[in-house]
Amino acid sequence: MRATYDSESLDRFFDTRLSVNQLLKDLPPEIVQAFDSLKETNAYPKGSTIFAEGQTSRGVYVLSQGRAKLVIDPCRKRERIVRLAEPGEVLGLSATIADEAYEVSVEALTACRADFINRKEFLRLLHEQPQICFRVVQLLGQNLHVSYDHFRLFERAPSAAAKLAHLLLGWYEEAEKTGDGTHLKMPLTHESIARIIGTSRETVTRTLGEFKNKQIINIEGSILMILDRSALRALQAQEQPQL
Amino acid sequence: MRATYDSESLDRFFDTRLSVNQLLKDLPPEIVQAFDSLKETNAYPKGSTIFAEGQTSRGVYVLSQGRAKLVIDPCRKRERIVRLAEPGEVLGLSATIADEAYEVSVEALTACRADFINRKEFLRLLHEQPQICFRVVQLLGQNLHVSYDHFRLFERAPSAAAKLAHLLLGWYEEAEKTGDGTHLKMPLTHESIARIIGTSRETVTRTLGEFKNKQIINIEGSILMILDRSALRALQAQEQPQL
DNA sequence: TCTGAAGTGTGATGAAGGTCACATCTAAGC
DNA sequence: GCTTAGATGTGACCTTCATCACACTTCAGA
Repeated sequence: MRATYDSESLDRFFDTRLSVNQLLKDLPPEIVQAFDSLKETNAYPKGSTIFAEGQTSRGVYVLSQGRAKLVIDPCRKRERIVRLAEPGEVLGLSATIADEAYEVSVEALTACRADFINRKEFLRLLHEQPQICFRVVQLLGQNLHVSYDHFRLFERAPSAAAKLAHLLLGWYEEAEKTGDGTHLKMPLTHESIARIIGTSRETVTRTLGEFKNKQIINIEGSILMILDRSALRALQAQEQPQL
Repeated sequence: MRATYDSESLDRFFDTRLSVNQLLKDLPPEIVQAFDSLKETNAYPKGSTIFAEGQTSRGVYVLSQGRAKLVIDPCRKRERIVRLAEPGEVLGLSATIADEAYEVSVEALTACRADFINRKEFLRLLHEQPQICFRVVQLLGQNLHVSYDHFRLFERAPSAAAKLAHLLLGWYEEAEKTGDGTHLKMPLTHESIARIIGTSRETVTRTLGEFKNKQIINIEGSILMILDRSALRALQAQEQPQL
């Protein structure tokens, strides 16, 4: 694999409105302790599966170190990347609360550590620690909101171009926040992009090429420049103007 | 409109794992009172919009009477039905918690009443009433889980036939629970079905016809019989056998 | 510096299904 | 019984993409 495209840099370019996706951040120490007393820490080597889609949910995991990806249907070809997880994130939350099987598989992109709390104890913790309970409400609310966005913009989009436009705009916003301006390093292979937006690798290649022809973006090496943001927005919206 | 297809009967046939989607059910009276003291009740005539996608969220609504549908992009043709809401359900929850615009529009299918609580007061209520907070965790967890299902089965399905198969199987399970056996009344027009599974009306008509030819289902008037459940399951799964 | 593996560009082909355009059917209300 | 609006059945056409196939490029490590 080429270094410029390694998984290490994926997360910076992903939608990070979920960066608040931290269970314990800024909570008073005694509450963190209540959590710590219940947890059981495990290490997961790079490439291993923390839990798999379809397994009955035993409880929640809190990623403490490393980076992981949430995928549906990991068998090659049909795989779909749902999102990436960073340290602090809670995994398996909705399945545990709804008492259903895990909805996604979580694969360690790097060596990871994760704290596990089993379902019963987690629910008890929610009852006993209102602050954690409230935090969980926030996490779930954000997750649900993002999943609506995902649905609207990746599934209902009229064309592959619209989906790609949305992804690029998301990256652009990220780059803005971190001060990188309009230049941003393209972090993913066409293959990975395809698996995020739900299309084929070839379509990603072709559509990016099209964008380049139309002077909407420019790619030099692994540097992506967004030249015409309004064109992307138009594409993202509804009917593509004159594709 | 024909009586057999009126909106009155929609809900019975929709996925009702969310029937637990009740904010206040079985909570002690003093807690219900805390809620009641904050609420502001409004009436909505049939066909009116309780709130619209894209509006900044002012707070949450609890449907107390009537039936409503959650839709994305209500302008004809692109409309997509997300789900139906019954009395007791909380609407606008994720948007309010995430402090984002409402993700969907909610339209009254019948005359409705809904209690409204504004965002600030609702958040305060969550802080002060741990039981409500926990209940909200449950609601959100279930909603999120269902939205994964929705994604997996309606968006990632390989074909329109697979989506339709999934919908029919869902209805079948419903019918079983209520003791209607394999015979069930078909509650929706092809048009509505199309808007639920995200395809065109013509495709629904054609695919249902195909199912009938293959002896998978049988339709007489508004009675739908499921003859071959395993065939539907096969379709729903992955590759369609010999479509 | 080679070599290989992964990533990228591009054409040809085909299938699925959206869209348009009708014909027909059904039930509700007169 | 009529009438009529909405629901359904069906053909024709056409766009979009997935898929297959293969050439070319780039980088990493031997």
